Amino acid sequence: MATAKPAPRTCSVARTLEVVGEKWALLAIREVFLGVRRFEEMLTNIGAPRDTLAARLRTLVEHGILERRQYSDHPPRDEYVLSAAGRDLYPVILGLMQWGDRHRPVDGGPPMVLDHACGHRLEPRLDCAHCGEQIQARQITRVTSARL
Amino acid sequence: MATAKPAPRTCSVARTLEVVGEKWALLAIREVFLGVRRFEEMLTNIGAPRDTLAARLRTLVEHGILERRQYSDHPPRDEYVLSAAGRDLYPVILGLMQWGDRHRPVDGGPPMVLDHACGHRLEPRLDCAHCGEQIQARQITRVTSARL
DNA sequence: GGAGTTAGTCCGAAAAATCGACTGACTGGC
DNA sequence: GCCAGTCAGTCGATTTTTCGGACTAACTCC
Repeated sequence: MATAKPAPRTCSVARTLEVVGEKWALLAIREVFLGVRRFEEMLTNIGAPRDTLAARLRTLVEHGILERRQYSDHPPRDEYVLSAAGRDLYPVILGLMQWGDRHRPVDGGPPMVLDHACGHRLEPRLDCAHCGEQIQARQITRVTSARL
Repeated sequence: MATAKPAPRTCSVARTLEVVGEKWALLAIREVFLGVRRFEEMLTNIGAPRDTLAARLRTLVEHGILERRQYSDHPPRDEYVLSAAGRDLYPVILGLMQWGDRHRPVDGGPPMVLDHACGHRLEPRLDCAHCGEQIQARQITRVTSARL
């Protein structure tokens, strides 16, 4: 068969983006990291259409990134909190924030500054868990993949 | 004026996603990190429509993430390489890959294994540049923002 | 009872993505 | 020179998403 349709690469980046790659999804997750849990507040902070945000939150809950929790009984109201899988997206959010701070700066310095428990301003750095060195793309010596 | 339209939060995450948040953009960047520089090869590895990939590469070049470089003269052929700004997206790509490995695993282990210069398998970890501790969301003690 | 809050849904219009076919510049084989 | 093949797209019609605004529903507060 000469007509073997070439399947795309099997890749964890792609599988992650299937879940969080839709428009507004990562901004909704950002909001929850910042402590915003309610629909209406997310809406104004993000600037997405209500419609789209409602759909996005639904799929994020379906995919197990967010969880709905009832915080009010009589007007039945839910809030959104991060699941364990959702919390594991923190490095992605911080990575995006750092890139924006560096390469799309705004007047008056970074629009958002986080403080780490150690007392300093948070400056995230990606290190190798084994040697502790900061990771740079050119230090990757080998890529092992089913199909490269 | 009571009709102050509530502007969305000024945030570096949002500004980054304006550049790399469109569908297929981050997968194209992934390919370039893996050493794939040519249109046709990206196309099969990513699985995007030709049309869309062509448009995406165009916007990534416009935004200064990728650069076109002519690698052939007589059939005039260009290849795509990462700019300095593009290389700074490595932490984001690795973050997405790590999340997928952890939360959307495939049979037979991670589909792609990278080796670090230190000799071990690459396991990226986000550390505080000041104290060296691994960053966790609950260790953020304060968020300073123009509008929280 | 009336205004306000919260979390949506519904609709039509606009924008983006998708699929398949087509173009054009070239190479390499015979 | 001719044919097949490669590479990097473009074009057009269709489908899917997104957008913006209006509307609903349940409830609270005054």
